[in-house]
Amino acid sequence: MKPLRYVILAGPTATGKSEAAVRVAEACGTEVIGADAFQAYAGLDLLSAKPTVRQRERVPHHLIGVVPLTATYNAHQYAQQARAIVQSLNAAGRVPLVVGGTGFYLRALTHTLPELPAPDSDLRAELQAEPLERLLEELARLDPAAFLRIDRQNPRRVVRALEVCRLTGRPFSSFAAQAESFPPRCLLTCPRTHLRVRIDARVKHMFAQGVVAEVAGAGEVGHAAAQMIGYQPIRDLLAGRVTLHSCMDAIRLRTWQYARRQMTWFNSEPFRPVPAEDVPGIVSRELRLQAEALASDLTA
RNA sequence: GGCUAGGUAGCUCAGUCGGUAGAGCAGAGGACUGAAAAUCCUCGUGUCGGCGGUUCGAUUCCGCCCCUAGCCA
Repeated sequence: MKPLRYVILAGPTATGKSEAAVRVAEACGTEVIGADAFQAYAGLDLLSAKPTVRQRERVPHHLIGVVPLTATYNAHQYAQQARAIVQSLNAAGRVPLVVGGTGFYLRALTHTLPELPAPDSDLRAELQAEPLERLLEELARLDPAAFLRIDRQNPRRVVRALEVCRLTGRPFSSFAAQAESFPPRCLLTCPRTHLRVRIDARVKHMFAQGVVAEVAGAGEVGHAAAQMIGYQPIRDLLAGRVTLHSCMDAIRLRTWQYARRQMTWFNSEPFRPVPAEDVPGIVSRELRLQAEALASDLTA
């Protein structure tokens, strides 16, 4: 099987990925594939800071707004869809730019996640109702290796490991992911003080554009999409439980904390740091190199 | 001016029956194998408002002063 050809542009939230990506894709005549767990949902466009309609008119975007707010999207679904899109674009001789801030989704794309059973919400609910101690006992019995390896203090990790054990009858730890593609990975960087200012500006802009009305009119929102930063604070604002000021403050704060977690994630992976001003040159060059490699793949 | 309640970590506060103090939040670092903008882990020496007094020893008791909030004039 031929390797997938694509270039990743990642970066913490509010660093200006969307605009940078559109510029590069436009200049290189390629398309953008989102890599964002919350922009994948259809709706709440302002809150999730999706690329604007104008930006999407300039360059085709994929995997943005593709599942309903009531659904629970996940990394594996994302990776499958993204891989299929990369494949078909590659077949058409194009190298797409994968752009986003969800490190886990990017990893699911670069490393194929193992063939695990899909989440089973009933089983999860059942396991969650149990005390953690009990779950750990069972995990130690069914899968001693996973018991040692996973974060035993994190209920989500424990529940998932057990879920897989129970559903497959095999130890969770027996499923291994494999590195499959090694695309160029660029990381859009931004000095911390500057990033804080950008986050501030983004929150103000969101409210000026009407996020509050957007949330008010969002209709049914599932538990997964409801975890979007700002969703709950704005619901609280709509219900009169908090002031506009504290609502905006909460969003600024959570966004900043999120950006920091992203920096930690990207730090541990082989990303090539690229200051905003160098993005057009460097990313375009990577796209060109990949395109050349693709051309030789196709003729081979 | 008088009375009352406070002045303790960046913020909100707890506490020390006298042996120099601890939580939550913020902040910093880290993890991450199908919810990931989620979830989880680690990290807290600060003239305990100021000056005196009592004491072996005071942030803790006493006095005065300063500041804040409320009440009374």
